[in-house]
Amino acid sequence: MKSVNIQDIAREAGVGKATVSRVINGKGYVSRETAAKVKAVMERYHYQPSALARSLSRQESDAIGLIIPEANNPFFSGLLTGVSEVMDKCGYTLILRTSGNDIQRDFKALEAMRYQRVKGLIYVPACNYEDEREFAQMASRLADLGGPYVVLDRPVTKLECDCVLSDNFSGAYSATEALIQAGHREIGVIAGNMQLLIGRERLEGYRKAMEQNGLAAREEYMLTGIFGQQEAYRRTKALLSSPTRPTAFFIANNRSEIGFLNAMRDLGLSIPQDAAFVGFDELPGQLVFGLPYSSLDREVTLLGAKAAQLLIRRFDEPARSPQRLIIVPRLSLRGSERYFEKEA
Amino acid sequence: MKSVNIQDIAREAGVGKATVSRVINGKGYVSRETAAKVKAVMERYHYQPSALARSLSRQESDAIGLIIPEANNPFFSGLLTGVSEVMDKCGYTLILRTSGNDIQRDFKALEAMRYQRVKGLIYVPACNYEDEREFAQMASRLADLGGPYVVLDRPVTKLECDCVLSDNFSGAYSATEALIQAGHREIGVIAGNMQLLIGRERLEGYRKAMEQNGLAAREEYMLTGIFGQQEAYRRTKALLSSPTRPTAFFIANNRSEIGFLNAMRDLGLSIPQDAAFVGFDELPGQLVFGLPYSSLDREVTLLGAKAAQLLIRRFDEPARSPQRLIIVPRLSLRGSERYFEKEA
DNA sequence: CGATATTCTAGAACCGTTTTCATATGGGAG
DNA sequence: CTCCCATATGAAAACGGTTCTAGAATATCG
Repeated sequence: MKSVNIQDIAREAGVGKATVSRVINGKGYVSRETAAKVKAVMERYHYQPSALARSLSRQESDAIGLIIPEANNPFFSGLLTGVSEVMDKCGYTLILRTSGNDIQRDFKALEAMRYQRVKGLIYVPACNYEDEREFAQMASRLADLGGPYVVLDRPVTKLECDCVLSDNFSGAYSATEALIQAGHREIGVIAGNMQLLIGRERLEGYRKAMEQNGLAAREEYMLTGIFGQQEAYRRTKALLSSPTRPTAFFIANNRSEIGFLNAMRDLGLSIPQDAAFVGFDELPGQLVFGLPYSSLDREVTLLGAKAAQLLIRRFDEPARSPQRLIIVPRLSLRGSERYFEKEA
Repeated sequence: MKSVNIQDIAREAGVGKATVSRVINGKGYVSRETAAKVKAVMERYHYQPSALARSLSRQESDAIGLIIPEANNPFFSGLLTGVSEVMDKCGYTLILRTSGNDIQRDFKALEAMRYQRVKGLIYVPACNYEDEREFAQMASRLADLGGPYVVLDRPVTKLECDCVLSDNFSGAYSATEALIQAGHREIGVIAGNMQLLIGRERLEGYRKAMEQNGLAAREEYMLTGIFGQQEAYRRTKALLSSPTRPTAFFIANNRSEIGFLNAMRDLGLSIPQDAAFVGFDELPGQLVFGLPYSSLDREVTLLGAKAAQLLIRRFDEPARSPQRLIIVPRLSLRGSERYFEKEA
């Protein structure tokens, strides 16, 4: 890591380190000629100051941390993209860690961020930390950071802080209602991880919509606690093969959607004639061009960007009251929700 | 960023800073009792050393950089995942930057990595740097890094260094050949960015396979320079609508595949009866469960992990001759390549 | 022309670690 | 009992910047 340092530049330019520092940062008094001379030397030696030394000296780094559960999921990589773009633009350095939805790794990630003395953190927690003990451990690490943080996507109820969230309940509600209004009466739901608040909120939105429209949410039509695409595939296939089945589904997440689509295909069923659906989040390939599937769309990149902006703004106004941005997903009906009378 | 430092711990424990340092790093002589005492104090104060100060003092950081074109693309987020996992496991900190395939941003990213004094870099260049002048600028920044780097996915010919690449030519060749062996004679290709070497290699693999099997690669069946899904959609749709069209396609990338599929759907055509295909890289949703489309599969996460391992190994053996890992994509035929006689 | 403000510069202290060096202690070998 | 080695510790010097302080040079003004 040995490279030319500020001392070398100062010596070569025949000035003091302080002067070089002033030239670099463009503040304080430096004469035109001195500045030019120093700049020439810096240029010649490809000099670049060390963020390490600078941060140490200034007692403030320009690194910001981002913790997400996984990078391989289009939703999270969308968030990442949004965050990354804003940070690049604003001259911050992004330090990334993934938790794999694992609490211990989540703790490790928080510790790593502290170790690196990040100026701020954007945090998609591994879970909602509803367990008292785990929450305390997490909160302690978060506090130790010593800097501001923004919680993204997964709310942690007991935490009073900036956050950017989605309105999962109303999203699920409106999706379900759309199916009802299309004419469906027998509506199933494919819901994800019930450990996660967002999972329960989405299920609750479905339930409420059914109830308020006087429809029964039949237990056997509710596939909950679905982890991943494969499980969604199996459970959906089983349900679709049974003698009575829903005419439509609200599918609460991306991966389940793919599982569902595979199941439909393998059973030779078509959408929406044999089973209609509305999904949560667009499918990956849909982003640019759009398959004609109906879904609750979130501008994922924007979510990440908002979180980044919130954090940066917080740097300037540490005392501002905590902000809660709650984005309502937009329902886009593209046809897959339509109702077809059953042929007798 | 004010927090308890090594001095505070030393004072509180009634020892010198040097002793605390020795306890932290577990090297040098420290008596059992002293160590226990110091550890207790560190615990009590939630002390965590500063990576900043440590790196500065050691003249070696534990941060490694990763530059990728974009995070939102499943291929790159796969690489990212592989890299990230290895780095987490080995105790390195990951600094991420994206270039958006833009040379200027690529330069900025390289400079940022140097600024942060990363110990090493994993680099997916924004392009192949075939232009002499641009290459020189890039190489200079790379050299200024002062540390080892691994070039990933996109070869830079003039660079003698560790790299992890794919054998695009042979992949494309075998995919095309599979179509030929299935019985196809009229085979089209949907190829991506011809500015990129990997794009040209894939086209070349297709060409060569056609040629060696005595088939003509007709110009009008070669859709090249396709940027993104939308363009793939339009051009494919146009070709598929024309009176004569290929019976099969080799589709050289992910996004084009989606464009193709959309075009097929919108024209009411089915796979593989109306047009067969083999694609390069699995489709996003395919990763876990697998739609029955044939493709050249790369274990993307593994590519990233390999690059990370190569870099880490290089830390220990700076003098080892440059390694070139070239992964041959595995051809998986799942049915979408099959040939159906045209009905007269 | 002297007083005073403004511009410019260098020296020194500091940020939080690691590492070298010197010193002190205790135990075993001779 | 002396000498030497292994163990244990703290003081001090880096690392590469920033910033404070103070002094010198120059400009401004009465």
